[in-house]
Amino acid sequence: MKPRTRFAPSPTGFVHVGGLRTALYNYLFAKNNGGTFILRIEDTDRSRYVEGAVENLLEALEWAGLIPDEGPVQGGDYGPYYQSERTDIYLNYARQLVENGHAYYAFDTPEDLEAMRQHLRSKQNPNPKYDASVRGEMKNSLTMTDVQVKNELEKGTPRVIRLKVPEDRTFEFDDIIRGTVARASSEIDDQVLVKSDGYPTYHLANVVDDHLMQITHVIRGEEWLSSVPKHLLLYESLGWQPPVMAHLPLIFNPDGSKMSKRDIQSLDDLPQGKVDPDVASYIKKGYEKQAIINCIALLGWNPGEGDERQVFSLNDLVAEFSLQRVNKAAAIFDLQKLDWLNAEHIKARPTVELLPDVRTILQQAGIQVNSDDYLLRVIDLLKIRMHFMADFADKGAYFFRDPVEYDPDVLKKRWKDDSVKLLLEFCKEIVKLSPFTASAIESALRELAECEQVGGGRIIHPVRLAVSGTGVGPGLFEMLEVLGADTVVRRIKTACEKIPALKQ
RNA sequence: GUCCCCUUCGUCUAGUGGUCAGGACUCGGGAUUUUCGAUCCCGCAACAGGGGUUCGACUCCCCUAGGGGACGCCA
Repeated sequence: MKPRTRFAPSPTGFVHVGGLRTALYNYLFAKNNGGTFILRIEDTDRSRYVEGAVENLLEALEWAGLIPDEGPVQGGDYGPYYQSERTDIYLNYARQLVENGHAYYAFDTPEDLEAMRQHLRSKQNPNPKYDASVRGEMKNSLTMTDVQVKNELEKGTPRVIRLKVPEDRTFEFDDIIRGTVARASSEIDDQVLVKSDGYPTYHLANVVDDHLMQITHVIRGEEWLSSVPKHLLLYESLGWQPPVMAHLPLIFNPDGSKMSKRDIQSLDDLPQGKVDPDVASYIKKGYEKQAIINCIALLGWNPGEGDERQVFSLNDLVAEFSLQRVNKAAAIFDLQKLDWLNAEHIKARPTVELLPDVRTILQQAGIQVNSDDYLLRVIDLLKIRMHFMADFADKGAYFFRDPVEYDPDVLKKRWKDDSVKLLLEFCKEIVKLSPFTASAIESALRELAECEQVGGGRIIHPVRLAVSGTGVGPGLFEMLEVLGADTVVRRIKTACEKIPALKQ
C-alpha cells in the first residue's frame, strides 16, 4: 500500500523551523515511497486562531517546494481539510464513544476542576489529573442518573465529553524512530475529547481524521509522544487500526533552550545563543530555499554509512530519505552550517537560473543592468564566492559602475610609487589587444612585468584596485575581459589621477 | 513531583562487540608568488560517569548524572 502522510499544523501564528522540518520529513517519506502528502489545518482552537496564519503556512510550503497532493488548496477525496469544517464528524464519533461506554459527559465547571485540583494538589502530586481516581466524585454521566444527564443535556448545560481511560492497563507501541515505548494507563488522564464549545480537542480530531483520511504514517514532533497511548485507546475504542508512529526529535537554540520568537528582534542581531524559529525570517533574509531544506533535513537525518555528502537538493533528499535513519536525539540549529550550505547552493545553481534573481537584487540596490549577456558573464565569475544572493550587489557593483572610492587598506598595501607608471604602460599594451581575452591580457601583463623587471603582482594588485576599488574578487584577467578594454582603460586612468592624491 | 524520551569532537553526525572512533561546519596552519569570506592540503577536537555481561565494549544490560518532553475544555 502506498503511504499517506500528513502535515497537520495549527494556524496559531508563524511557521516554525521545526514545523517546516516535520512537513519536510512527511513530504520526503511520502515521495520516497511514491505515496501521498497531505496538508490538514488543525484549527479547532478558536481562541488561538491568528488572522493570516493559514496564508503564511501555505506560502512557506509553496516557497519550500513542499506542495501537498491533498489539502485546502488542492482539495482531494478526503476533505474538508480544515478541521473546523469537520465538527459534525467528530461529534458523531464522540457520541458513539459515549454510547459504547468508552467516553462520558462531564458537566464540571472550570471552578469545579480548579477546586478538585486545589484539593488534591500536593508536593508529590503537583498536577492532579481528572482520571479514574477522581471521576467518581465529579459531575459527570458516570455519577449522575440517566435522567439527570438527560436533563442537563436538554437544558444545554455546558459539558464536555471525556475519554474513559481504563485502570490497570499498559499501552505499548512501536515507534519507528524510538522503538518500543510503553506507558501505564494510570499515567493518563480522562482526556477531554469534545470541548464545551463543541469543537474537538486535538486528540479526538487527529485520530478521527488520520483514520478517515487513511493516513498510514503519523510523523510528528516528539512533544506528542506521551499522548500516543490516549490515541491508541481511541483507535481501539473506535475499532480502528492505528497508523505507524514516528516521533521526531526537537530542534533547539545553540544554547540548548527552546527556540522562541520572543527572543528575536532581528536576524542580523540575534541574542547570544539564540536563533530565529520563524521560517519567514530566513526567507526574508534571502536564504536559498534549497539551503534551508538541506540544513533542516540534516538536523536529525543523514544518508548513512559510506555516504558523506552534505549538499542535497530536494530531489536528492526524496531519493535518499528513510525514517529509519532519523536520529532520536534533539539537534541544535547551527546557523554557520546554514550559511555554508547557502553558499554551496548558490554555487550549485546554474548561472542562467540565477540570472533573474541577480537582476532583481541589483535593481533593488539601484544598479542598472543593460545586458543579460553581460550579467551572465558577471554571475559566472562571482557566484563561486557569494555567500548570499545580496552579495552580488555588494561585491559586484563595480561591474556596472566605476568605483567611486578605493579601499584604503588595499591602497596602502598595494599602491607603490611606480604604480602610476606601470599602469599607464599597461594601458598602452592592452589597447592593442584584439581580441581582448583573459589569456591575451595575462600575456601582455607578464610581458610588461618582465620588461620592467618587476613581479606580476606589482601590476596585478594596483590594477585590481584601480578597476574595482577593492582588493578582492575573481581572477583579475577574467574580470578585465568581462569589463572590456574601454572600461578598464578609463578606470585605470581615473585611478592614476585620483589615487596618488589619496596616498599623499 | 510523576511518567516518557534522549546522551559520540564546540555544532550536525557515521558507527549496531574487535576501527589509529570516520565525515561535515566552525576554528588554526600551509599551498595557490593574482587577491579573497574562492580552491586544494594539513591540523585541533568526542564515545557524560559508574557498575556489570564478554576473551574483548562507543556498541548489550543496570544505576547515577545531565538535558528534553508530557502532565489543559492548546495544539
